[in-house]
Amino acid sequence: MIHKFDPVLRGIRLKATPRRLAILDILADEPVYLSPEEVWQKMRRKGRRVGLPTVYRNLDELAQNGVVIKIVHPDRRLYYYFCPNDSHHHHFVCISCRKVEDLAFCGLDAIEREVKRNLKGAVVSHLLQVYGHCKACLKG
Amino acid sequence: MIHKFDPVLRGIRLKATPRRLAILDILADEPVYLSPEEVWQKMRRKGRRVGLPTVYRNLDELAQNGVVIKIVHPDRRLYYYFCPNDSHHHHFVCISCRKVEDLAFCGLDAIEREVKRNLKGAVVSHLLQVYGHCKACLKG
DNA sequence: GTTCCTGCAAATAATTTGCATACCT
DNA sequence: AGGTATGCAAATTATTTGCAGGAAC
Repeated sequence: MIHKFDPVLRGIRLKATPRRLAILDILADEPVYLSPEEVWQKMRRKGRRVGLPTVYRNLDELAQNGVVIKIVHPDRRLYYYFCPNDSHHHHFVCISCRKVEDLAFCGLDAIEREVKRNLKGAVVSHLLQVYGHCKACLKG
Repeated sequence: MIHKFDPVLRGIRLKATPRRLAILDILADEPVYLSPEEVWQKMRRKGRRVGLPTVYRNLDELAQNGVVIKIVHPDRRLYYYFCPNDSHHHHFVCISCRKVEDLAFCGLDAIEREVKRNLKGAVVSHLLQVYGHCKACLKG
């Protein structure tokens, strides 16, 4: 039984287990970010036997390998989002309806320049997340 | 005994208690953000008797009134910093020695413009963290 | 005096971990 | 086979809350 995410998992040396594929399926079908518990509930509703720790572990691994996006939410809980777009970018997160939209802007160049020139340091990574209310929620 | 933060607290209708003033003093003296526990430890080192819940409560109240800034860090813990002149800035965090340095660059303007024009949404807050190695650690 | 603050101890709740078993490749 | 992955139960830990006594206004 082949699956569209098999090559993705092989690429990051993770086994293509049923749990992992199901987690990816669920995230890929959602236009919004989900908490680990929500992913877990959706799996159970589909009749899959899964443990919550497994969901946590898999989401974390997938995020570390850049397959899914981990969202640092103001409520201090974890959320994950599948982003089909490969190129480097950031996200605008709607804190009302949870929709996630791509942002083209990233000022990494300017940041690296400042760190190098003024602080004499070196940038390794960065995190940029923007929270607000999306078009639809502003109307509501 | 007057204190420079008395008017600030009166302005937000919070009593000028010794704990509150001490918390503000500590945050105002630090160029970086601190966790509630770090604030608590600094207070104890100064010989002040204080409970950790009091620190949590006060930091939260002060943040809700805009007197201090609350940061939701990727490590999912809370941090606070005092912003003396409303100037908006972010931090460069050294992943070797944990030193934190201010960044002048933010790019919030460009972000807000993009969200407004392209997505028709409204920005509420954003998180920008830059990780790397500071000057001293690069030499080591 | 009244209302707000504080400390202490105990509770909360999301996230992790230990470990024996089951599964991918 | 051999290393991963998983479920379950239990642990962890930052953050909150209840409440009785104290302090600011």
